[in-house]
Amino acid sequence: MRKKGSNGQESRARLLEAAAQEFARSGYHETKISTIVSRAGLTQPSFYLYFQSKEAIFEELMELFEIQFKEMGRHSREEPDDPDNVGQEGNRREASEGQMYRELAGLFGFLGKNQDLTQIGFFTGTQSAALKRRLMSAIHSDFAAKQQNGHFRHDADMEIAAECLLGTIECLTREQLLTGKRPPEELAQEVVRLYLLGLMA
Amino acid sequence: MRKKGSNGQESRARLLEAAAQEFARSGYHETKISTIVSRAGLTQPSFYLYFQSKEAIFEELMELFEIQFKEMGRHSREEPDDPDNVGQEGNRREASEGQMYRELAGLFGFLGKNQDLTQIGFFTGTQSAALKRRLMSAIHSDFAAKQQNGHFRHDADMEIAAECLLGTIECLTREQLLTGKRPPEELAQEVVRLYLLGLMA
Amino acid sequence: MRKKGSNGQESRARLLEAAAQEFARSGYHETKISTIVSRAGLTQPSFYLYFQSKEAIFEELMELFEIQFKEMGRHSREEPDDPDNVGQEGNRREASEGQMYRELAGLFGFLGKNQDLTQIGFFTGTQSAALKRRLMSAIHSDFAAKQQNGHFRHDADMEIAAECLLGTIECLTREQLLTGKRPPEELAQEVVRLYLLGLMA
Amino acid sequence: MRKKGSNGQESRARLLEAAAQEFARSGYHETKISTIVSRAGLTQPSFYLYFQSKEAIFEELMELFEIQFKEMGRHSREEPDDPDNVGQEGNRREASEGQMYRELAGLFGFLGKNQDLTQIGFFTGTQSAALKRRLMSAIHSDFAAKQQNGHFRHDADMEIAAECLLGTIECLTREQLLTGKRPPEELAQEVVRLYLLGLMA
DNA sequence: TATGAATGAGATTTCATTCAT
DNA sequence: GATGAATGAAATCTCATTCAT
Repeated sequence: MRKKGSNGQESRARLLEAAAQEFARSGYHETKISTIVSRAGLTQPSFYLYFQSKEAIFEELMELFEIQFKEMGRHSREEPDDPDNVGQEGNRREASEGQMYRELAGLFGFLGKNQDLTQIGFFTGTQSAALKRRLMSAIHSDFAAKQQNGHFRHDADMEIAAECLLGTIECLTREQLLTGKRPPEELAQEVVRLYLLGLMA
Repeated sequence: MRKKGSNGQESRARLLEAAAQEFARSGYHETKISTIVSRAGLTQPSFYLYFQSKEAIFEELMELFEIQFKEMGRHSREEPDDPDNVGQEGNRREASEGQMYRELAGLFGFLGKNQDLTQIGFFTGTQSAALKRRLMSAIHSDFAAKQQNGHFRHDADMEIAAECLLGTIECLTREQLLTGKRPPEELAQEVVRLYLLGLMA
Repeated sequence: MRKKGSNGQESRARLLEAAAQEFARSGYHETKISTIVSRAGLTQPSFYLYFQSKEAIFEELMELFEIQFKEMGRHSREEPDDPDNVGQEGNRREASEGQMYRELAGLFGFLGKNQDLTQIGFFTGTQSAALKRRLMSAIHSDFAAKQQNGHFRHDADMEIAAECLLGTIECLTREQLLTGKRPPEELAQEVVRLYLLGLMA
Repeated sequence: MRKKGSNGQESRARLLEAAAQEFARSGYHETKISTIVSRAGLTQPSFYLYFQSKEAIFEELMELFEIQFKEMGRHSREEPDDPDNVGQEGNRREASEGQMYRELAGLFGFLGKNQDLTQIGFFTGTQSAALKRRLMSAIHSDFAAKQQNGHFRHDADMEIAAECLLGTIECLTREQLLTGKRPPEELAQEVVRLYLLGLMA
């Protein structure tokens, strides 16, 4: 007789969930299979019914993060810019500000939603470096375009600027977002104004 | 005639050096004592002549970084500001810029000098969080003062700004400085202008 | 079909048994986990399924001995004295003799039954000193009472006498009982007559 | 230039002394060469100038004890019995008592003198069993002779009695003598009366 | 005589992983 | 689908002992 709810897919999901929590909290090496399975209410051999190894489940979590991350990126790019703000002279700054705000708010919103995956995929995982490099590239391209358009200063190095923004995102995510100190929107707002206007009065 | 390197202090130094490299490259858990000692041209028991445990040598390296870091901070604070630039109206921005540049250039210079220790003490070690929090606090205080003086915008959140700058420093250190892509001075220069003036044309 | 002995409780028992033998034969330090597990037909990691450490299994054996020892003490105290021998003048000596004989025979019987545990708990273990001190105290109290009643000489020091008897018990256990040279009853009989009557003709 | 008093014989003696203390306090396995040499104010290699191994120094200490022990035995046997007490009827008991008292007092006196060696040679060492067996044999012979002479009861087993006395000696030495609770003479006196007269009033 | 430096050998313990049911 | 039991492989650490000076 099958225990209610003890079907394979659920067990697998519970393992993933438990693993995400543990990896996020303690990192890869400090996390033991024994802890994961006991959190999931299973035993060690059961783990190997669903995952080939400790590494495998970790990688699956990283991929999960990456897939969702890419999806988020696509959504954010598909979102049409507000057409009212296009073309008007005085709104050039506001347009930039608005687009950047939406993208950052979207990113922070995403990162803040699944904290464990973010911790793993953005900070712990081995692929996080590659992912961040891609993110940096995207920012860089965006910034370079804006520099070409004359929106951004010509005497600033857009690669450095993109790297700066990436670091800023990382740090705010870690210290303010994942700790719940500030909501995504506030962070986005502050970052946008800081990066566009600077701090000088 | 003494065999070359058969000197206790030298062996200890070689172990520290090797450990720094390994810890920096592979992190705490992936680093094995066996690797450290073989890099240092010794056998495992010799390790325990000089350090009580793997943890102990790691902590010693973290402390080493912290001590040097504090020292660097003290030096940078003792350096007198250029007196010519004080008090003149039009130079307010240049004064701020100059001070911030010197501090950042000093910091980047320090971090870039001993790369292994920086990797350990700034990115890997358990105390790195505390150290960064202290650094963030210092930046925050500095920014808040400048906001009070009217140098900085009143509608910006100085805590967030400080956090942003810290993240920027982290990321540039990791991606540009430790990889040798850019020199400390260039990074400092770009960061200062970005944070003071923003990106808008 | 379950492989013979592939039952957790049995494995645990085999480990305890093997450990008792080894500790008894060779003492704590000379006993290696590797010997215990190989005697039990297991490998080293299996040991740690059942016991936290070498110290832990040793302590468990000591406790086992102590528990059984206390139980034996309780039984022996609850056993009613032979009512026929009570109250009659000429039987005072016989009464004392009988009681002492039963207690000693019970003690020797117990110690002779599980030789390994006795070796560990009575001779090897760290708690053996405390246990013996308690035993000595009990003997001392008993002797003191008999001295008060006028059964025992007033010019003898009951503390010393108790200590003497304890030493006697120890030595006979080690040399005669655990080696199988003499049965518990004979030892008890001889000791009783020696301690009550002395050796003089 | 030779440090004053740092000649070989003295160093050797200091090592023996330190080793005796450590072995007596902590037993063979818990005692480390490093502790011995540091107590003796030397370094580890120096140890091997004087002794071949840890085992060797331990054996030397055991032998030292044995030699002194044998010497003590010889002295005690050579001591002439008090001639006044020979041959008189009523003094048979007193003669036995006196001889036994002198021997026990001598033994306790010896054992109480060098506590560390006693601990090692009488309780810890591997040869202690043999030594005690010899001691037991001697007592046994003595008792058997007395039984032949009609001094001791014929219905007592002299082997057991000897074993009992040995245990008594051991225990009193450990608990009363080495702890300083009672002087040798008192112990001897009590033991003699106990073993000759028994406890019965 | 003495030692600073180094090591061989081996012990305990941990953990991811598998076997048999 | 699940598990009780077991293990291979490896890591950290200890200690008696030796080498070279």
